[in-house]
Amino acid sequence: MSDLRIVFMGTPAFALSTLQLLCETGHTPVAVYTQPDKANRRGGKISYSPVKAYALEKGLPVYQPTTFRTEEAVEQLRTLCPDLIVVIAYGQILPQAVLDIPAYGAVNIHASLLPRYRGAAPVQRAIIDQEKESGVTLMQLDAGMDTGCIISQVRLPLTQDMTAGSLLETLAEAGSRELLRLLDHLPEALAAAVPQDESQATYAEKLTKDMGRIDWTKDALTLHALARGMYPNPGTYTFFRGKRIKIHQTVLPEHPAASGGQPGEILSLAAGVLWVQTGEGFLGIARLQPENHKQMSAADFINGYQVKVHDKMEG
RNA sequence: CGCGGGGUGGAGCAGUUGGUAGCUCGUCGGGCUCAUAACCCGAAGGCCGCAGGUUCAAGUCCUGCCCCCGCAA
Repeated sequence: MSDLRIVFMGTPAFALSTLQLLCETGHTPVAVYTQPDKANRRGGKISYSPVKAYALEKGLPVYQPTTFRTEEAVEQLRTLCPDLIVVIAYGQILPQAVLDIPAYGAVNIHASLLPRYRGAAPVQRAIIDQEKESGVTLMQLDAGMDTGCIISQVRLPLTQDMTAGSLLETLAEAGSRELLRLLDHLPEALAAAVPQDESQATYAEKLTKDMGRIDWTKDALTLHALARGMYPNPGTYTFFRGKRIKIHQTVLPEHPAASGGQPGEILSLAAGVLWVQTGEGFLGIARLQPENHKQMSAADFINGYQVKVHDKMEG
């Protein structure tokens, strides 16, 4: 058991796996901070963040300040007497006043090899950019955006079947393990942290929905990378018979085939995959989701919608 | 009460102005082939989300409820 007083701050699923690991290894946080509950979803109920749902289930105290720019929020945190704050995809910048509270400061798990891909969408951008390598960085938080000293990193080669979702999961686990190691060597590991090389810094801006619209005149590799990097959120889409189609899974042909159609034209339905002509090469759509419908395999889509070769996807 | 679409044999879809349900695939049986997610023949399988109403008659119209989903936040 650890006698460290840890305060956990995080919101999405990426943060959840670390929180779970902390709880399972005897490092249960004394409090959990997460973003305020989101607005109503589809006219219905409010949904809690994955982190909040889990914290409630475990009976952990949950705090959801809108901002730490008020003395009230800061004071509230101070009364928790944290030794260390663990921040993972919390969704809020912590002011210096907050970082100064715990003796050991605040540490953060960032899903990139800092100083590259600082910011909101590091994993997604790395895949979209067709990077050969990514990884996760454990670092000290300072007042800047992902600019703190690096405690440790785990590198991971990227392959052409990884999606933002799957990579995020992998990196969350790797990051969690790094965090546990840190907790075992707390004072020394923090002291050994090294500053980032500012000259190598790049930023990964947040993705926007409109980036997900497929431009079939681009080449297949680029589109495949886009589809994987945008999956599952915010997703990529195209249009078929005037209806919006969300693309869930794309594949590349095993053997480069001869092309010969217009960009967006479906040239083969082999193996139950929609093989679409792009600006260069074929891109296979294996799973998709017509608007208002559930996601389905391309084979089901072909059957139900009676798709024929030479039908077209309209970017 | 943010806007909107949908619930039909195992899967995905059709179903016209209301008259007892079709398509593609799958499944089972048989045939053909060196062979095939190929082809041919045949078969099984649906109280059309739930409840009520209108009607001589409702998947098809009306009302209520449950569930799913897209967009916008």
